[in-house]
Amino acid sequence: MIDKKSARERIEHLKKVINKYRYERLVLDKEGISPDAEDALKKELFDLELKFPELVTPDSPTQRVGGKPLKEFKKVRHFDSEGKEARMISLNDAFSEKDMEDWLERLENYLGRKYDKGLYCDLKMDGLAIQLDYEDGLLKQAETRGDGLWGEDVTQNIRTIEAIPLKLVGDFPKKLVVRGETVLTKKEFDRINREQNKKGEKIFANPRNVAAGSIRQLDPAVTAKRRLGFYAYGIVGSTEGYFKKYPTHRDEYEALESYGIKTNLAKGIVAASLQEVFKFHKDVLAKRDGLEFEIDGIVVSVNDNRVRETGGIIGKAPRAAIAYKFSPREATTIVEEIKVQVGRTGALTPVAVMRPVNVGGVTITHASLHNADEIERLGLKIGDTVIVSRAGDVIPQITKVLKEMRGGKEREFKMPSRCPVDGSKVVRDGVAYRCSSKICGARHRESLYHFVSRGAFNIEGLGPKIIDRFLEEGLIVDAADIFSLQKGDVAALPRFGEKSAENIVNEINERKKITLARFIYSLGILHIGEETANLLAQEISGKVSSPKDLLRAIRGFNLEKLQEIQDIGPKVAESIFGWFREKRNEKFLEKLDEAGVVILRDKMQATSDKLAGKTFVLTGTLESLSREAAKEKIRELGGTTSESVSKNTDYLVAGSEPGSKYEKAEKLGVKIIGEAELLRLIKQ
DNA sequence: CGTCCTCGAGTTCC
DNA sequence: CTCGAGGACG
Repeated sequence: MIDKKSARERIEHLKKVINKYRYERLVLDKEGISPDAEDALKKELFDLELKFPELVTPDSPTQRVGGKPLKEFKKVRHFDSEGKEARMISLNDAFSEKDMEDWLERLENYLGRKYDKGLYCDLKMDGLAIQLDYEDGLLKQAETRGDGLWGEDVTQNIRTIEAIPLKLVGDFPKKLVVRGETVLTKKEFDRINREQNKKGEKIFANPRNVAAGSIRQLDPAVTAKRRLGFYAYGIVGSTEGYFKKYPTHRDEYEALESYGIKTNLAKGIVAASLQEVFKFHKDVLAKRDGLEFEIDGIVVSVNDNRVRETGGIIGKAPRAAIAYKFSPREATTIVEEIKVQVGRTGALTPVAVMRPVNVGGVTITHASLHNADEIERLGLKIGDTVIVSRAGDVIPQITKVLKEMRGGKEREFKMPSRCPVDGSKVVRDGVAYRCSSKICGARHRESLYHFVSRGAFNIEGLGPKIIDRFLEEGLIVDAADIFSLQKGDVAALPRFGEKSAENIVNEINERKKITLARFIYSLGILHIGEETANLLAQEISGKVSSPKDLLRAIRGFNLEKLQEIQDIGPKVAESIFGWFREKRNEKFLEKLDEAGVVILRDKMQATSDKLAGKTFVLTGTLESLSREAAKEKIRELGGTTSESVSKNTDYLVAGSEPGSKYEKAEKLGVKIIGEAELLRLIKQ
């Protein structure tokens, strides 16, 4: 629990930084940090103010909407359908089901009763809010939100948008004030950016920026060239007549459609409960990428317009509506500590431990900082506020340090000069720092994990957790001991049953036979990954049927001979040469021999030259066969597979949900084929 | 010696 | 997935 004094300090910082970014974005049309990151800061501020209401000041960003209107446009005030002044306000944000429950509870407390007349749910489009004033069915004026009170008169620009009717149809009222969002479709956004690129001009960051920029163009001709869309989300009014005509929010949508103004009526729902709202939120998230325009959440408001009016305004947002946003693609949090991990190769990797934060639907607490150089590049100190995102929507990464958020208590991080696991000296090797001890406990343990991993011995059911326990209990000391494990020894451990012990021992025995390539890979020799292990195996296959044979075979190569092998240069040769000359490793191979490890003859030769000379790269998920199986098939037919796309690639095989390789292949003009076509190629 | 291709290694969360 | 660096090649 945060005390009031630190809360006050934090609030001051947050306000200063948020205001700076808002000014840059709204007045200078420039993007300092992403909207998601800004939202995260605002959310933290909002929560702190909720906890300490006495710390709320009138200048807090939570207490205002929009920014100052630009000088160039005429400033206009916002009025409703009845000519009454009606501020254009924004919505508060919710990011979780808990936030939504809190919101409804606050509303009901205010109303003094339960609310059960339905919650209208609409998509929350990511564009620019606009008010349209119609008189006698004709578009008279259009305004941006501005600061909520005073907006900008952008009528000339709005008139160029085809999606907005200049003349209403049907049974429209004499005066009608409509609010909605101008948006840019993703397709149109791509088209504009392609054009910008061709002209050598700057690329826009997102559709919302382009939509906003287009509306606030002084030259309407520019706006006209950008085909903007418009979706209305409300009619503004507050008199008895208004409530009679439109008792519910949904009625407004239906009326708007009948007047010829587009809404997302067909995509919205009236939810009877929060549960239904949550379901809608999930459904929309699943469909998000398929929509033609960007959305960043859903808008939930009470369907009963009288209640909506009664709810009034809290701060500068309506009490009876809220934006339930999707979990952001990036967020801000605080680095509380930097841990140092020691890997299989002895490399020391700094890892940031952060205050938990939700990014893309999962809670992030750790992010690798890779190496000391990366920390320096970021300028990161312990205690800093940072922006985290997920590379490829998966791997957490710190993208930016918000140095303006520093309070003076941040600490510099220094790479330890002694290994945190065994205290050996740390030496620098390129950008990496390594523990100098080859028998460092961490290295040993990581080597064991590697030994049983999928590309190596592939012993299922024997993961890091179990290995740790075997090590702790003294059941094993090195990898070779794994093959001598007895069912009884395992079953004797606490929390291990007869059955699970049997399964593990059986699995281990089944894996005693292994291909040469896998065996070489499993040894964890520096610089020898799957590919190099394959090449090395091809070179000596046929002569090797046991670990000891391998030792003999490799000892037959000197440094020069090793380098004659394809893709092996001085560094890799040195690594192999050195490994097989170490007494410890020699003993280890002998021990594996005695434990009954047998090396199979690789049946690696191609059975056909159907695909000879062709290089394949695979991406995404295949339906009928695993990626590993597909690769094997390709190799059998004489083709080659690789992990990265280049102009030497002949085919990119794209399954569902392909990664970044897809775009790269497109850019390089590499032929992209689907699974069906691959199957046709490998059949026959 | 410089430039391009690749491979290896490290990493997170469910 | 991304970065760094090893290796091939001109």
